[in-house]
Amino acid sequence: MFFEINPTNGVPIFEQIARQVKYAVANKALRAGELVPSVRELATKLAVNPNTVARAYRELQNDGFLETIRGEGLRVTKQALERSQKHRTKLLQERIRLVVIESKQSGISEGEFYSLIDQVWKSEVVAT
Amino acid sequence: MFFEINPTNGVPIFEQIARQVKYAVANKALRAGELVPSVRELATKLAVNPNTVARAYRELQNDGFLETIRGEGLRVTKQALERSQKHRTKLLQERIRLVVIESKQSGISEGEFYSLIDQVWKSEVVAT
Amino acid sequence: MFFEINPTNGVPIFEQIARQVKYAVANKALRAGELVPSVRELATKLAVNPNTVARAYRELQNDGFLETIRGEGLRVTKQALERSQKHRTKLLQERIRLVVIESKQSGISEGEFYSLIDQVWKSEVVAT
Amino acid sequence: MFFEINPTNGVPIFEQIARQVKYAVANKALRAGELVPSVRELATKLAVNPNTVARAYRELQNDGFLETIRGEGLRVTKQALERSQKHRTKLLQERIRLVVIESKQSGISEGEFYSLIDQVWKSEVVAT
DNA sequence: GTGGTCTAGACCACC
DNA sequence: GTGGTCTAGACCACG
Repeated sequence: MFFEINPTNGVPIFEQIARQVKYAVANKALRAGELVPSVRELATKLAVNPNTVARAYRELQNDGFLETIRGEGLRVTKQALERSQKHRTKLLQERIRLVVIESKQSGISEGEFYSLIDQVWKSEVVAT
Repeated sequence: MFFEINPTNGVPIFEQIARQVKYAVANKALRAGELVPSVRELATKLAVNPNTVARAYRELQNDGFLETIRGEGLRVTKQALERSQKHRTKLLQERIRLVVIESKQSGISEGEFYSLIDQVWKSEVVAT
Repeated sequence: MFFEINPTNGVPIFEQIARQVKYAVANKALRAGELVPSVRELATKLAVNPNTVARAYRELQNDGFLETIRGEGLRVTKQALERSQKHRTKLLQERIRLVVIESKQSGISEGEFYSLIDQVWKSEVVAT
Repeated sequence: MFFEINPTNGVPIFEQIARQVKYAVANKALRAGELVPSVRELATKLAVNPNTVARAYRELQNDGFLETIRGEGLRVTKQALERSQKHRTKLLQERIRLVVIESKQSGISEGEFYSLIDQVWKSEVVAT
């Protein structure tokens, strides 16, 4: 499939998996009705314990992105797309909020802040 | 002193304390030669375990922001101001980097990203 | 035939099938001597794995509701009606018992409980 | 503390724990600001694996009933009482709904239904 | 084959 | 001492 796990960057693995599934839905790489890879399959692909994948999937169920089809697997729900887009904005907004607070507390000026953002946005390349 | 501790926001308390001391130095709210509050005093003021304050101060000593004066307490070093400003930029840069990566992975456009930043920057007010 | 399968509601599909056959007998929609649809036929009609239908029918045979007629298929037994009505009461009683226990544990009052029941009974419409 | 676990009644253990905590909040046996028993403590008391308790507590955090205090434990949130009461009604309503649907599908009459309920409510005694 | 639950035990950061 | 994460492996019901 599509994503990269970094086991040592502070973000829990199950969380990385869950996020990327949400993003995949938001970007229509995953569509309503599709089955996601099985727990075991994804676990071996990512070289991760099946329980870790299961936990990510459980989170996605609680959030209404996936539903279980008994004996078949996990399917992307109809509401997933809509939710994921709201979700995405909310999540990013929250993360941005934390950085902004941190920056304001640190006392840097608006100009410095935006120039930092610019510089980082331009230098970071991310595998999509 | 001047700052706010939030014990339930994921950032370790000792880290919150250390950062805010560094920022205070960067903003010249704390100047070279000044004594910082004693561990006990600050601990009771912040309603926090003294070990936690001690750990923050230890970090600040290791980073060269504070030095112990026998029988007096902890004093802001001469190099603190200079270091704190470099430090601050590096720290913020790193946090921004994480958010940018997250945003790029999520697939939002550059325009959306900047408009989110703008919106948050304008709405957040922080006690300095 | 007459019924609806919901593959994502926690109740096993084979169980849903078996129950509804029993209820059909209890309500005389199915009478002694009638043939039920073949496993394959019902499976395709319900868009379900044939094994699942077979398992439901097996259960119904074990419970004495169906009997195999060589070369013909499965027939509703003579005792089915009588059994189904006893069965039905016992089944419902058990389900009600669980809800009552749950409600009592939750600490709601008898009045609240009955008003909830009333409200739900009046609002639910079920295709028979 | 307060509750009983039945490891063989179909309801997952972690779910039983989570529910009973919610009910305890709804009934004011647990109040905002109180610490719940530590994961390890409750685990040994219930003769259950710590992970199982941890999972229940995690669910309660996701639902906003508990919050972690680093190094101290888990605390009942301010919003917990309000939420728990809404939650309780919704949960029971949902369970009742399922029974009502089942009953209507089975074809029993309203009179029979209510007499079943009555009979069960009166006979069940539950340790509070 | 699928997911769900539970146990056991290790390691981590934090207070 | 606290909770959080992860691994490993077992067992179950379902299709």
